[in-house]
Amino acid sequence: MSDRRPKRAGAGKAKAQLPQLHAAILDLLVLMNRPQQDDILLKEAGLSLDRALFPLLVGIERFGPIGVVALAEGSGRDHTTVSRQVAKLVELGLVERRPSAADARVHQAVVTKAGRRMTDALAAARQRLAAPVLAKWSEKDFESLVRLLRRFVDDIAAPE
Amino acid sequence: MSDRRPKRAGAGKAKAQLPQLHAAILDLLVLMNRPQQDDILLKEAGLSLDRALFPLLVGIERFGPIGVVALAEGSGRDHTTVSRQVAKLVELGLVERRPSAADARVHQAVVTKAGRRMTDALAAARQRLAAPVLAKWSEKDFESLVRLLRRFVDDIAAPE
DNA sequence: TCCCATTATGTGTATTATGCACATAATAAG
DNA sequence: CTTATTATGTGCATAATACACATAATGGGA
Repeated sequence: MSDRRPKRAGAGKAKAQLPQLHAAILDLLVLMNRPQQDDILLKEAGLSLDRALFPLLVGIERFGPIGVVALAEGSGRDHTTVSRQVAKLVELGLVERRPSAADARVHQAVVTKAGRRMTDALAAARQRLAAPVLAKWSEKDFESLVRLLRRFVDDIAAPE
Repeated sequence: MSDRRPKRAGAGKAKAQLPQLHAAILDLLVLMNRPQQDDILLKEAGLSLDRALFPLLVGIERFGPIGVVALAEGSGRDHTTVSRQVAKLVELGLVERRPSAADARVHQAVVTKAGRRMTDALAAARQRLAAPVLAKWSEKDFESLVRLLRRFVDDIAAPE
């Protein structure tokens, strides 16, 4: 990939850096979208999983218990597609469905123990792979990044 | 979407916040993947474009001039698929191909004037939509977010 | 210089994934 | 007690995808 970043705006108004933020987010999306990335992570974790199912399992671990409609909204695909993909994860024993106590319409998806083992292994692998990079970061800067990105995402998701 | 965030680790070691960072990134991916988001942005910009072609156009604007193989690597799809999608953008007059001066094998994709007008309109729309959120941010915090995220992405992309 | 492995691109084709139409069940609103 | 809305899932037609393959260009090494 080349690197045609937007020109830096005048330093006077920081809010003019929105294009720079957008560019950084696009770069991040590229990194996350790379199938290699998933492969490297899976290999490091010593696991094997269909590339299409991978993000879904991670998503269920992150957001579950969650219904397929909500899951579909977050993944940008039709709920019928997600429904079938979740069924595959259930077949693999990585995810299970359970009725919601609050609303009998929703069949919540949750990771099973086997699924949890897999996501835990992935988190550990991620930690190992990120370690060399994080070593160059001060704890202060890293803490700031986590805090600010969390705040930004929350603000965008629910502007008040 | 529910909100089952990883428990906060002990405050002693900030690097232990990697799972929190990963969770925030996942949330960001959800926001970016939402078709609604694209629709809202397109509507605000007064434009219309196939949902599948939208991220590709933005990607070409961000990373172009770029070949289809490199573009495919960044989007997580096969290069043949991307080749056909780029052809559609060319048909629409939003993108054009040009031979690379350095390497005659690559047919670089670049946005045309019409494509640039569209991405400019999208950037302006993004600015307008983000304004209410950014208003709550101090310039200092926002500048820190942009700087730290940029650095993080660069570090992950090219660990040294 | 001349192979030859590698890389970038694109087309044909089979398969898969996707989403629409539709149906069912539960909930909420009136 | 209707009636609209929401969550879920299946059948089916279509579009998207990737694999196999071909072509052209590059670069390295003999």
